[in-house]
Amino acid sequence: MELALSLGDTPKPFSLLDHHTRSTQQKMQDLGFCMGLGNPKNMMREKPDEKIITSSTDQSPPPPPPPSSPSPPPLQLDLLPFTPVLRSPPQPSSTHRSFPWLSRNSVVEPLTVVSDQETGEEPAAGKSSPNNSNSGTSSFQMDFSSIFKSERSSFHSRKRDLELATMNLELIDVKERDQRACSRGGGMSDEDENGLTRKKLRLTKEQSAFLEDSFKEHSTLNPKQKQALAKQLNLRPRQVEVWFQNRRARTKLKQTEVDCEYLKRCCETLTEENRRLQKELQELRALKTSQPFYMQMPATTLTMCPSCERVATSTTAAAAAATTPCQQPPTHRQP
DNA sequence: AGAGTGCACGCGGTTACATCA
DNA sequence: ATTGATGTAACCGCGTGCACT
Repeated sequence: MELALSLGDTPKPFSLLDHHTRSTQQKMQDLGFCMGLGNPKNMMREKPDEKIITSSTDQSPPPPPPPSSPSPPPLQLDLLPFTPVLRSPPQPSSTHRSFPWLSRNSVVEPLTVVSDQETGEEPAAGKSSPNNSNSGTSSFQMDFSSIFKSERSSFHSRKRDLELATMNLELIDVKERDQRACSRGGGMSDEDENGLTRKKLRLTKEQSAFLEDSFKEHSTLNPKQKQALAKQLNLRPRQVEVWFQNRRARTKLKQTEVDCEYLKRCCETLTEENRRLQKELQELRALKTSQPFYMQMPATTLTMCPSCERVATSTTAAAAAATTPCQQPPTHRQP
């Protein structure tokens, strides 16, 4: 993005990335500007409440600022829930990082529903009869309770305790929804005999929360992680994979939206700045025409008259000079 | 060592469905 | 009860990296 900004007869393109335009850069800083969009790959942070947090709260080391630019880091979304608060210690570079819920010796009761992965069959996406739905959800509740109650660190524990407190209430709702979904349309989400019908399985809140937790730890999964997660949640690995793909896409989309909004504001401010400078330029040119003597001086020296204390701002310089020119121009001159 | 091939994976875009106001 | 908007699970096609030949 560039905004042409010219002063005098030598139009000089203005670039946000031009660190040599010191005066303009300083103005930008004064205006609170900070340009620079991080690598999308480094912006994979975000979350459900979609709250925007500056990178100062980010756990990842902020990108080193340009040597000549003390500008604050670019605005970034941190949409991960509670990410800045708690994060497991840096994982070894091993390809098999442990899950947070597994690394603490969490004993998760096996799900009551037999996994289809073991048989290589498609799991009952919409196949969940009311009974299945109920039993599955119930087992989830128990599993998460055992995990959250004893294994989570303080912040997560508090969060999960709250979630658990509401789980019982939501559980009823989930059950009802599942029952409705199963009873509606004779199994719309059911897999037909050929498996051609697109299944649309709504993940339970527990499953989503679990996946979110996992996503906080790592936005991508290796095959073993995927398998383990799928087994834990009683989902197909493909479902876990798709969820992570969609989750990454949502993260990126949110970040893009924030970036666009930020750039929009930057553009608006720069446009206003450009307008102001154009006006100042016109005034200076008018001044040069009417008072050629003063224009012998560099424009930057016209900021203030030390004797009369007339501030030569964009709006007053020309007017002041035009109406009541200072009587001691030579003394204003700087080397 | 370099080219060709197959596979796994991630991403962008899209579709289809579920939910809600 | 209906409908449009919204969210999202699932799919498709493509590009890329890697291992293997």
